[in-house]
Amino acid sequence: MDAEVIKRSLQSSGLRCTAPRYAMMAFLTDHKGHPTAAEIFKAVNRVDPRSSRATTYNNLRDLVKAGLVREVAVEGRAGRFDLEGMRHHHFVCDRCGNVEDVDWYDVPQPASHSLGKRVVRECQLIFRGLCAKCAQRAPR
Amino acid sequence: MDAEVIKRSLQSSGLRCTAPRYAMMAFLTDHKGHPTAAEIFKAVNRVDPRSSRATTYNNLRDLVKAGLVREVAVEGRAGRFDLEGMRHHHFVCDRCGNVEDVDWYDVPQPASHSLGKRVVRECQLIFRGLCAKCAQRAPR
DNA sequence: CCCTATATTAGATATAATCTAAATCATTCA
DNA sequence: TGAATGATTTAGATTATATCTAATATAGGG
Repeated sequence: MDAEVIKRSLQSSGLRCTAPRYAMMAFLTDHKGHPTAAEIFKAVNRVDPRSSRATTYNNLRDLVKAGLVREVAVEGRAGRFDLEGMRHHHFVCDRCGNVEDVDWYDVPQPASHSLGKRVVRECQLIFRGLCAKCAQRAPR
Repeated sequence: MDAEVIKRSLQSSGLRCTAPRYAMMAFLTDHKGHPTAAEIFKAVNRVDPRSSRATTYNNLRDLVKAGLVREVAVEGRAGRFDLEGMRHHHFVCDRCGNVEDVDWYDVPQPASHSLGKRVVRECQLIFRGLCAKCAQRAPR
């Protein structure tokens, strides 16, 4: 995702293209991991060392609300984020806590009677277990 | 789940049956919501007002490790827990943040080539959208 | 080039979770 | 039953994470 694309996707969501927002989107584009807010804050600070923590959190909320960024539903201490681009599921390692992507595939919707009047916007699938590296090490 | 069952399920996991642990299990049995650690702490404190926050967190970790309790994968600020008993999926309301249960149904596993050497222990499905109550109120 | 709503800032504050080391208790085994 | 012992609990401090505030700055439209 290059400069123009980032700018346009921000603006088409009604968000101004500011330096911190741009830096966040660029960082998320380049880092396919699932950075925490703190990591994103640090990255934005490398670009502009005067950036504020509050801005990072504000923008994360705005970007999530705009549908450009997604907060990954993991239970760890700190929120983790990724670009809402190519769809994928997530795998969280029981031992090392790493969050990895798993190729996307369709998940069947629940039966309509068990949903009732709820309106589903999205669905996330989270696998848990041992990542490749931890699975090969001797059991604790 | 009555007293004896709780006691035995703790012991068969190698955990002593202590007052705080018992109170936590009993509370989770009675409260099918998805209480936060703070709510569980408060509940345990109603039983024994001298209980410590640290104990609550220690025990939650132990109970999760033992497979008796599950931490729900929601992205909110505070961790949420429920009994690992009847399986179910989760629905999180975009607007009010409530976490609700959705009837269990089998979710297909990912293709083995996209899992690689990872070992899957469990899988959680989280739906997001508007709960019945919020869906019926006028759009924000 | 202005104007103005939107966004950013530093720092204080709130909330959530963990750590420490001493005291206590549940279970085992004689 | 009565120690012995290792697991567990405790209060309170500490760390980590997130949000709030009100003053300042800036993007983008006219």
